[in-house]
Amino acid sequence: MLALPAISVPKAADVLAGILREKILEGQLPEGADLPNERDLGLQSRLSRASVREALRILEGEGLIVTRTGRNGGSVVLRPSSATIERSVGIFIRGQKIRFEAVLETRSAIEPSSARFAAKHRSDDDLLEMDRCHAKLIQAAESGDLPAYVQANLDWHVQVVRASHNELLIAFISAVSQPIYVDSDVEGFNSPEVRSAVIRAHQHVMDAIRAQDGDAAER
Amino acid sequence: MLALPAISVPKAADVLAGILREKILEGQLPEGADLPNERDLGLQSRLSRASVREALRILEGEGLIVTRTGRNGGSVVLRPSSATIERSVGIFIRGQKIRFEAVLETRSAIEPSSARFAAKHRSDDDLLEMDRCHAKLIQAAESGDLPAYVQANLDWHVQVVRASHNELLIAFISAVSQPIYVDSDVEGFNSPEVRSAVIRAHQHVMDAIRAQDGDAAER
DNA sequence: CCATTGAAATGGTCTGACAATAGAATTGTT
DNA sequence: AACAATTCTATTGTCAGACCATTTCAATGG
Repeated sequence: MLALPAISVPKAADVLAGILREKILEGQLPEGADLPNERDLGLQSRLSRASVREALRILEGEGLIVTRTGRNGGSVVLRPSSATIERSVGIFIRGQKIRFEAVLETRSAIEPSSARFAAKHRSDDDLLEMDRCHAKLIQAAESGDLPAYVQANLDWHVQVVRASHNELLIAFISAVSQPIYVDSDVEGFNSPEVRSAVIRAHQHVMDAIRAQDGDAAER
Repeated sequence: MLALPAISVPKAADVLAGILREKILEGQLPEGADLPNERDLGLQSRLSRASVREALRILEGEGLIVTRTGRNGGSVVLRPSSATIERSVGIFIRGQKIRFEAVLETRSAIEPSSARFAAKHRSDDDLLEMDRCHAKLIQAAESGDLPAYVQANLDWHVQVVRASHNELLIAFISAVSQPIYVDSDVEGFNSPEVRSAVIRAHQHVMDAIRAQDGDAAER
């Protein structure tokens, strides 16, 4: 009896998707490049159009291409954005039934270090953007527009992390911020005391980042 | 001239995928539930099998189902795991050409707070697991097996975060750890001095977590 | 020069068939 | 009755070809 390792038979579409994915991530197919149309891809790969379409759909799901219909349509290579991460994190949170407090906890775990990096790497433009978000926040707080307040608050947090110029951190914060927004109407974010405390805290963080004082920003 | 809002025409497969996704995340289709076979789904939704298959492929890409072939095959509902997040983060890192140092920086941003939570929520089993990883690390360091050393190191880090019992944090750490492993042969992780320093640092962290001293663990 | 209209290129969908796979059922043998 | 080998069957995987829908381009006519 000959001993054999388990043989896996990958699906044609997966193989093709893998090849194309590699070409994209390798840089051989740069952002904006047009892929051949589905029929040509079928001819080149000797696969049916159905399999080609499945492969393209996989890549689309991974955020590596977009596909438009019509003449001069087709698939163009895309730079994978944080949107893909946000989607998978959102599904993960809902599917695992992660508690809302756990999401908040996660954000609060990432944020202090992010503020430190922001203090280190911030540009002047970043300061302006943060000021803008903060102004919006104050305005929403005064006019009592709760959804706008929550949104402005989230934007401010994202903006702080954006100043760290660490794309991965930005993606993570964006990913956890999205679910926070949808759920946070039930939370007690709307008492005047909390709001003014939030605004003062923001002020302190921004001062620290402006002064490039990492230790203070982290606190 | 009548003013009209832009009308988007969603694709059939996307609609079906959305419906099924909602049923899954809602809990109406619990983990392990069998979906109808592709032909039945086609009959119920009045779509062709091709469209049904595309929808299933989308859900598979999102880690919400797996599909097996053969008799008694078909699609079963899956609980979305951190694997999906890991995949999207991996693609993001490669696609955005995130520098290796930025990935390390991200991990180091998440880790301190994670250690704090670990100190708060750890169970005794968690301590055992961490000890196990640490023992492996020491053994690999002594025998000079570099790949095993790096792997054990990563496992230890993941294990620390696992003790925090925050699934989202665990997913994030796992997601950034994977790329670190692939790239870290080029790094200078192999000098004896570094190794013994790492081992001592691990020891301190574990002591703090054991004593449930959050402040110390964070440092 | 511009608006209208038609042609062409491309993805989207459908239908029907067959191949491949894996479990179930049957049959044969001891 | 137990077990092994074989055949059957339910299901996904793949293919081929057709037609529909959408978008852009080109021709046409004022």
